[in-house]
Amino acid sequence: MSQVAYLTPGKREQTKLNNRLAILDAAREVFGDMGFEAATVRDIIRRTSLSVGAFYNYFRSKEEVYEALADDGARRFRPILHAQSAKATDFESYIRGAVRAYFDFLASENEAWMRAPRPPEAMPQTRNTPEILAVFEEVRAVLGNVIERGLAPKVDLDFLTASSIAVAREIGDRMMARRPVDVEAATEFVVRLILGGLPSLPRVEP
Amino acid sequence: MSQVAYLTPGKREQTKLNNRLAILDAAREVFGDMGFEAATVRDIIRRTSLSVGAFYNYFRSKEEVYEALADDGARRFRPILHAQSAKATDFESYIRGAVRAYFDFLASENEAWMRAPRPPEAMPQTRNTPEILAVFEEVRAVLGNVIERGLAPKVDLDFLTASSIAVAREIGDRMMARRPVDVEAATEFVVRLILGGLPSLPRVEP
Amino acid sequence: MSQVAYLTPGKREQTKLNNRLAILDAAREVFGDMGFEAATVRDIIRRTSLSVGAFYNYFRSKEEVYEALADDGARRFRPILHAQSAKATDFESYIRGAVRAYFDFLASENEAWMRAPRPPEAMPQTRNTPEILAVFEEVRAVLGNVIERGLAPKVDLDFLTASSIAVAREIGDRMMARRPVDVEAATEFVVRLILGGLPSLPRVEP
Amino acid sequence: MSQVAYLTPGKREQTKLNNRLAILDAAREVFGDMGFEAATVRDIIRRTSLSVGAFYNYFRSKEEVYEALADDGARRFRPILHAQSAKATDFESYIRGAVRAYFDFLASENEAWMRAPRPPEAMPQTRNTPEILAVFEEVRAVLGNVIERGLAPKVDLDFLTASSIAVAREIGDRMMARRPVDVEAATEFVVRLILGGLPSLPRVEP
DNA sequence: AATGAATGAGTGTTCATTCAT
DNA sequence: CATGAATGAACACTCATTCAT
Repeated sequence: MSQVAYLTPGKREQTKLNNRLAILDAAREVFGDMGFEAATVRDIIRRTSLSVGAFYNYFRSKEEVYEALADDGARRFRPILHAQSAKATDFESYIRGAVRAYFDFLASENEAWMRAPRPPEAMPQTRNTPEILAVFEEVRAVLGNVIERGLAPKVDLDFLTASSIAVAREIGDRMMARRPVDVEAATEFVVRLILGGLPSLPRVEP
Repeated sequence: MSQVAYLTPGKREQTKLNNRLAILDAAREVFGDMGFEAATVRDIIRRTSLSVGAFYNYFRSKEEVYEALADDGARRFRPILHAQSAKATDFESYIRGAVRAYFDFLASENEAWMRAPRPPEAMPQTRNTPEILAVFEEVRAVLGNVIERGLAPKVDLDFLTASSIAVAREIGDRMMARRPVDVEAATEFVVRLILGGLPSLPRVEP
Repeated sequence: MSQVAYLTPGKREQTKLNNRLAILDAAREVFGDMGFEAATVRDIIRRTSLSVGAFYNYFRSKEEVYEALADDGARRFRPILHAQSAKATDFESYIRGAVRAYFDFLASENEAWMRAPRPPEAMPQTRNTPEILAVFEEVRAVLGNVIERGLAPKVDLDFLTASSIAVAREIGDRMMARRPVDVEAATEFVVRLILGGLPSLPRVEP
Repeated sequence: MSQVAYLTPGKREQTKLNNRLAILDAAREVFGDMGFEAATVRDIIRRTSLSVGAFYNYFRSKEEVYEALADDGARRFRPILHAQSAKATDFESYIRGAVRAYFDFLASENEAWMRAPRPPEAMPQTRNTPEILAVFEEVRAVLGNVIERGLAPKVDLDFLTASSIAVAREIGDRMMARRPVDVEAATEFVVRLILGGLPSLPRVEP
């Protein structure tokens, strides 16, 4: 038998889990506030009750937290997205479901780091996070499938996918910045823009 | 009179101007290649015949070149944009003109730094550069004007502006990444998406 | 009587001893492989079934294991050396016995850590380990004794001792690096060099 | 023409040279006192009037100073050694010349770092510095040549070279540690040991 | 005793910025 | 004005050691 250990099984494991989450949460905020490059490991652990050393007990590098964050986001969002494509009977309902799912996701999580406004400085960076890339592929696949089945015209698939995501991201960001957060309205705007363009957009009172 | 003498800038003035432009050009490239954070002042002046010290004669900090770049971009693009709104007779021609102007601008300048892919890492950064903000305001004003004049339905102006710009930026980036660079096709895609949504998008052969 | 009971060490005692030895063995290897400075405590305990914490139950610091290792080596080698001086009837037989004993010792233990090649870097370090010092004193005493008894000329004792040890160490290292390890030949070389210099060295075929 | 610069040609260059040498001197001492691994860049520059940053203006890494030191030592010693082999008429005069040259070299330079006693800690490290290796090859070549010409018996060349260098190093270290430093006596000891072994060693009074 | 997560000073190195020349 | 060496705070990361369990 191996040595008897102080195995109080729950406590230790729980702390580890909590610490890991604390680091991820802090990193989310910090990356969101100042961008990945500008953020330092110390910035992250400063928002934590841990030490620099502890950081490296949980992640091998700054890069790794970033990937964990991305994986995490992608991992949780992709199935939601996928479920939509199963449920959807026509193209419109798929788009609406997907956009809606994304906005709900945004609203529920405070996925601050996905939007990341950085007041003092600013640099245009295409945001090809692993997460975004994965979602892109997912959306692309579904749209491609829809087109193949004749439910939508044969258009430039990459352009369509990219545009749809860009609009959804942009409107998502702005939705989150408004008070109150109106998922319904934002969803409607995006869906109508994609499906019918300007003429079909919801009217608002002046 | 002495006025004339000063209209022809002295050699000194000219050199200063050239150096400033050399730094800006180098910075544009470098920021484009590796992103603002990763780029070092030395990276910039290395592409120049100047010295580190000289850099600080022209700009007080790395930040300042970035801002100058942004201002510069905006300053050159806004009049182009503005000219469109004067020329345009209806909404479609305005949109087409504007998008077209932006894509020409992209293609002519190798405005790499506005797209800035950074190989090893990647981080979502919304790009609220002064330039983008200025362009946003410009576009917003024109669209507002168009709506006011009854040429377009009364829709959510911020959302519309943001969406239009997002799509234009996204498709612009992808247009630049394709070979050959097809301004025509990209413009058509964006205009049709905004004006008529998916059904009106140009068909492509499978 | 109770004496007997304590002569057979308890299980507890045995485990402690084993752990201590396990650490020493691992440390020997690790110090041998990468040098003292480069070796980390974790490198040592990794080659053990123990934990970092346990390490500090047995040794107060990394330094302390090093000293224990040195003491240990010296403690085991000195009696062997001493036995030679008793057995020896003349100077040559003493020298031959001592050198032979050292080379056997080298070959039997894989006393890698006493030779310690460090792959990437390299730095001259004289090796005044406690062990070496102790052996030095032992050899010095015997040589002094031999000279006093008129069996060898009155020469500079420190120089002679130092030279003899240096040659033995150097040839020992090289003997261990050759395949097959030839204790006989190495011993003969050292003994003849010390006793008769170059002219008396064993010939080899071209 | 290029821009006029503040070229006061001597001053600047001189300072650079001095700083480089200051770093090398400091590094020699520090590596000597505590070994390469244990020595930190900060330890080195502390013995200097420079800053951490300046260190990296002169050397790309800690490794690089080490190599510069080794190269430097080897570069200066090898020609001296080589000159001996030309001057020498027989084997004894070569050996004596070479050993003598090494001891003069030791005495003239305070080549502290080549001897490197480290009081607090200690770790046997074979000292295969580039310098030592180069010298080894040099000595080996000459000895080989001597043997080929029949001036010395056909013995194990590697063993002979290694032994000779080991003895010279060891006695050199001890010579330097004694007061007064007696190059004559040390040389004589080494030469006689190598050429005739113990019986031919110089006698000393009890 | 044993465990292994936590600690934080310390490491080599970079880089924006300053300043003597 | 130009130059480029000097500066030193800051960075990502390591590791000997401690300590709650």
